[in-house]
Amino acid sequence: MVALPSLRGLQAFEAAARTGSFAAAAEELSISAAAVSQLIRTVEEQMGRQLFHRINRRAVLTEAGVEMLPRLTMAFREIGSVARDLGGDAFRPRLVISVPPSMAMGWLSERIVRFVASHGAADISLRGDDDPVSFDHELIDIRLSYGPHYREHPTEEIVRDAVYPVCAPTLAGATRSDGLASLPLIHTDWGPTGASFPSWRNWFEAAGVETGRAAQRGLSANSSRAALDLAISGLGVALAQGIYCAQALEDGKLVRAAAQSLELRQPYCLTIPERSARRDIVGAFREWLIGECVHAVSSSALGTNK
Amino acid sequence: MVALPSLRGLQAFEAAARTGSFAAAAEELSISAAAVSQLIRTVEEQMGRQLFHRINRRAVLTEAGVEMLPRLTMAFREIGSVARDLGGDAFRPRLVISVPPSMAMGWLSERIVRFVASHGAADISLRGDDDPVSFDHELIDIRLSYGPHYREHPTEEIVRDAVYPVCAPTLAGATRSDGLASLPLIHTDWGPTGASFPSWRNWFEAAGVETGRAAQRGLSANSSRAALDLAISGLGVALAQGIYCAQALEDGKLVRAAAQSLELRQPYCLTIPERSARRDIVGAFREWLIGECVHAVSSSALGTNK
DNA sequence: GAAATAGATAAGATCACCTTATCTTTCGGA
DNA sequence: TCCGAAAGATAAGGTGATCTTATCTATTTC
Repeated sequence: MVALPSLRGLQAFEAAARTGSFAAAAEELSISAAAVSQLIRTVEEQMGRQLFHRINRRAVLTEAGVEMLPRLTMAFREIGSVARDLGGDAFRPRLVISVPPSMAMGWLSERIVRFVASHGAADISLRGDDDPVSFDHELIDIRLSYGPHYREHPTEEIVRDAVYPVCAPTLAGATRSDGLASLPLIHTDWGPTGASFPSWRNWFEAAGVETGRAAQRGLSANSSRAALDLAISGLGVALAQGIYCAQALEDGKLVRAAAQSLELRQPYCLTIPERSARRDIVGAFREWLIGECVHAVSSSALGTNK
Repeated sequence: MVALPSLRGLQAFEAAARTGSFAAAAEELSISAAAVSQLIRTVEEQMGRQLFHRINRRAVLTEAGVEMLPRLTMAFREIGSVARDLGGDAFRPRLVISVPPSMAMGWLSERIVRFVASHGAADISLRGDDDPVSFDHELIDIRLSYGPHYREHPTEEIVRDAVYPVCAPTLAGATRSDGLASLPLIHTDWGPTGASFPSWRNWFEAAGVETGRAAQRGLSANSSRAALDLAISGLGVALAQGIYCAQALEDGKLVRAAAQSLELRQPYCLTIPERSARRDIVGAFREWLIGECVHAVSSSALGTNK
């Protein structure tokens, strides 16, 4: 890392640019206005670039100054926040979790309360992000993704899920006589990001069944969550991911409608950037999340043909 | 803002904690190891909290140190990045645009190349985020959202869109005789975040038509983009937002299938946090984006009954 | 136009920061 | 087991970045 310019000077510049006046910056930093003026001049000399236009004893930000201000403001605000946390009697650990949007909405937000309950005070933020996320510009402690993106950070495959045909118990009888032929199919639109997820067409191929148009009949839902709800309501057979339907299977709200399953092409992966790896809460959440995923996937996989 | 501790001391702590040794930190900062030791001790005294355990001339991070390290690393990295940009001969302005995921994928990413082409070198990142986004923790320059969230930042309503029944020109003849009764309807699943968007049921109510079950027949798509594609393919009539279908209407790929339209409940809003408002590129993008939105919405609204 | 305000500059003070030197403890070979 | 190398703490003292006070000029405000 190349040597930084005077941090104090940058701080003075940030305060002056943000408040719009050297005098206000001086007050904020509890130093004299002359000191602010000198600090800023020092930075300008070190950087070889004007940050303020000096028009007749009046300071107006240059374009360079305007462009850099927000970034410095964010950086110094973060440092100030760290200082406040350190100075307080006790601080709440912070945990930033990023998962695909489909997981953030239902599955994980339902379960995460259990983690919170068992881990006391912490500021947890759960975000739904599409891949790729930027570990460089955002402070993400742990990222769950479908498939191994992020080879440049420590990444582990945690589980490979599969999809299963599931339906309400009341519909299950019909599958004995003629397979799935008589039941409406619930199609899940995975959306633009999930184009590689298996469809009913793929499933019928795997099962060795000739389908013609049959694989297209039925309802459709715009999320795996919605598809499951339709299936639980008894409206048809959904092709559901194990991790999402495990709970409903355990509760008896759903049953498997056929033994054939279909593995997903990619495993779920967990990425923890080096900077966050040593933190207790990150490690604890990692353990917990892997446990939840493995449990859900394996409990849903009992007694199927992969 | 309360006075920060020694910035130089925090920098020394960050380097030492990240590299794992005072000696390495000293090398990185081009100072002596003794200086690092003293700087860190100074910060510990100012904060009233140990950052390293000193076990027999060996330094091991405390829990507080481990927790704070990633945040400081990010902050100092950003400062370093600012310094590099400032020191270089020319810097590329950075622009972080956040819009709802549905807009990030199709509509905006198609058009934004025109903005890029007319604005030269810039590092633009276009992100699809659900509301609410955090202006406090993320450096977002401009946010487009459906409805006025973010009252705490300068926000302007830019346009109120409506939905229109649209279909391929080849289907349009059928609407003369019996309205929409004989055409398949394409339903758009707005997903969990767009629950307040109008449905075909709402549209028929507004048109004063008794529908019974008719409003439920037809296909469905999981995104407005997919619904439009189905309509263009001639598979039915979609209820499309003006902003999304304007281009297809202009190109003649779609025509309006009925005059009745339905206004969205919320306007589209643009939020620009104070810190970014003065930047040229932000202002330019704001102008451009408002123009694109207004143009798309108004061109799609020609000759309809609101 | 006078007073108040904002910034620049000069000169000198001081304190934060840095170095060198020395000591202790640990660790990795031979 | 012993030795040398490496890591960190501490002391003493140097130096330069940072800060203050004082003074000056231009601008804004009443």
